[in-house]
Amino acid sequence: MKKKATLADVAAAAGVSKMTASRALRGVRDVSKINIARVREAAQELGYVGNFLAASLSSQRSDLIGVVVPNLTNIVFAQVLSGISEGIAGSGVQPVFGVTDYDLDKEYDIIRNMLSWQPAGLIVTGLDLPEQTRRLLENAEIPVVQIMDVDGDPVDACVGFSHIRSGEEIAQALLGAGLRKFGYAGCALTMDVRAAKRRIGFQRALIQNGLDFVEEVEAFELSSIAAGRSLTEQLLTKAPDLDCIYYSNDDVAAGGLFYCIEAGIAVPDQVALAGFNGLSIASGFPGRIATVRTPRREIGKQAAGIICSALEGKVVSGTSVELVPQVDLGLLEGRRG
Amino acid sequence: MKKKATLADVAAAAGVSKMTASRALRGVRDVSKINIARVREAAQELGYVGNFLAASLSSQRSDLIGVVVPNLTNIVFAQVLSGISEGIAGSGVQPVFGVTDYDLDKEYDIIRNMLSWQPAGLIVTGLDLPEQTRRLLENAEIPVVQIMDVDGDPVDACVGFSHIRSGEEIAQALLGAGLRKFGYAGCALTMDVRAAKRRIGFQRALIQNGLDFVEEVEAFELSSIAAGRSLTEQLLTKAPDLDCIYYSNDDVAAGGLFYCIEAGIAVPDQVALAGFNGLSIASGFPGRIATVRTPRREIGKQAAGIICSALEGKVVSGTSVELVPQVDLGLLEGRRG
DNA sequence: ACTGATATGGATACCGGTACCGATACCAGT
DNA sequence: ACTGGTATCGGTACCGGTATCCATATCAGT
Repeated sequence: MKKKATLADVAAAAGVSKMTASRALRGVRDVSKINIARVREAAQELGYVGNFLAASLSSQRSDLIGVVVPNLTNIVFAQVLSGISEGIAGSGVQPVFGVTDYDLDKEYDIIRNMLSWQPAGLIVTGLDLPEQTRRLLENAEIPVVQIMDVDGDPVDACVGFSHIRSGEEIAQALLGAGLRKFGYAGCALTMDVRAAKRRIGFQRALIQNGLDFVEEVEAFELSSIAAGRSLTEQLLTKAPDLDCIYYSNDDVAAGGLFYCIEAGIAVPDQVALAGFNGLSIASGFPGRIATVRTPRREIGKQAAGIICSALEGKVVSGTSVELVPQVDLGLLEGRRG
Repeated sequence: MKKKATLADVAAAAGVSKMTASRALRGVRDVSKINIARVREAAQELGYVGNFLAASLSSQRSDLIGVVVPNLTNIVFAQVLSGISEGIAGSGVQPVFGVTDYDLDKEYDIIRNMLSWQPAGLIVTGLDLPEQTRRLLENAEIPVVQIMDVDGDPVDACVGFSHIRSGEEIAQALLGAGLRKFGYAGCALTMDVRAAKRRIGFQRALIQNGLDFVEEVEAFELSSIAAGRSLTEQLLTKAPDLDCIYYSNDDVAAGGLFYCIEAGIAVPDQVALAGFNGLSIASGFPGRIATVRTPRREIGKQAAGIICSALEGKVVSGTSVELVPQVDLGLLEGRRG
């Protein structure tokens, strides 16, 4: 095999025209069974693979949808992607992923790059986009679904939940369980806008009840178990009498839990821990961490669904799907203050 | 903005020919500063984005590299991807990811699909490919780097480590620490070929020492903490006097550790746990789980490096880079049987 | 002023497919 | 035999860029 076989080669080998070969391989319109077989065989024989570039340049459509997420080491986004895969199953479109590492310039570049592939639609994480990025999306003339958040104004459509409200709600639940002395431990809040929103919501609920965080600590690295351990240690050193720590997410909270277990601190009796996301890591010690369970797969699935229905011509601009995450107090459940 | 601007529009707006506009935007050859400025401005004005499909169809190259991994919910692969990103930094190539979910048919489809984008290179997880998939890669005429394994025969090049040997080595280390009654707990071994290889290596070392697994349990779901918990419970019920459990990886092992902590079983004194990968989840309880630390980012980085040097014309076919993972006994360190 | 080198711009021919429309063959009906 | 319909194919013109080669302009040196 010296040179990659093209459709013309296949057609020649099958003794038909390029057009007939093209139709035969795509299974479209009327081609005689005999020719379909001949073309298939020739393609097989030559190891013909097809050229997506030429095909979609010519047909002016592409079956590609771009998916932009900030991070993959946080399983949350891996689950969103898997939801997307589920949502597009059978629709013939194919997702292409891009990871921004929470870097806004990189995000702009990635989106621009994706647009240059002429995708049929785009799924982008977050609502808070820089002006320039937003313009890019507005001018793209393809359906754009923003995910994971609804606290803001989408370019086109969005699927997610309110982080502010979810912070408020778990705060209220914890207050309802009688907790009063709250600490906060978070990672990378300047980058993770949504974690910051949750903190705001949580704090707002505290203030409404005449309280506030007694102490706060922050790490600038990305969230991790290790960061959770050390933040918890810091926090409990500064303020040993806390009765609850709110973390920016479950990874950090799990680190806190592990620290407490080793330090012999009873969770949740001596100090309660609350995180966010309902991650499986927290299920290592069922119920010990209060959390907010978020419908990640569902978000991916619905986002994909919106893109698909947009491709079928439905108008999706303006749709905003708010899913409701669920507060899970774990072992604190049923406790009364 | 009614219609997407093309290069011709930009050229017209800038008062130059398509070619000059093309050259100006790519910064190639000599274009007068004045025209570069004019074209840039026109492009900006029109929100021109460029068309990757047309560009690479025309130039017959694509600076795309396809990356195929089995799974994203296992952080290992996310880290490999991040290593790849690092490895290609500055080289101008762009990675595109595909996830197979350990499904061989899906793998074939994804690879085929990627090839249809005319990528400049491919990075594929694993050496054990079905015949058909292998042929596809062999005929592709682009550099193919297979990662995560070296126990086998690569299509082109590979970067990884020996799973068989890594199983043997940790077994020997555990034997050296005086452990004798081994159990095995694994997830999805038929799908995860490499986990199966580690088990083989481990068992081989046991047999060489006149031992074998006392008891084995397997779950058919993908590895998870929850699976680790329940497998461990099963295993210790069947064989309460085990002094060491070897798990298919650290996720499962972490589940085991959590189970033991809650059940009041001292780790590693009463029963030692050994996993694979050196995942951060195991760092929640430092040293409690023996593991084999694998250079995941490094694998990604080197794989990307190989692709890049192939693109510069170097012959890479036949290169096989074996990295050496590191046995970490954790708290068992220094113990003597 | 003429020559050659250097810098810069454009015309043309593709890249590998597909849309669109017209051509051909074959057959039933009258 | 002729007409019209159906089924099946092929020719041509693109899609939006880039490679290649040629044309022109400019300028220093003699």
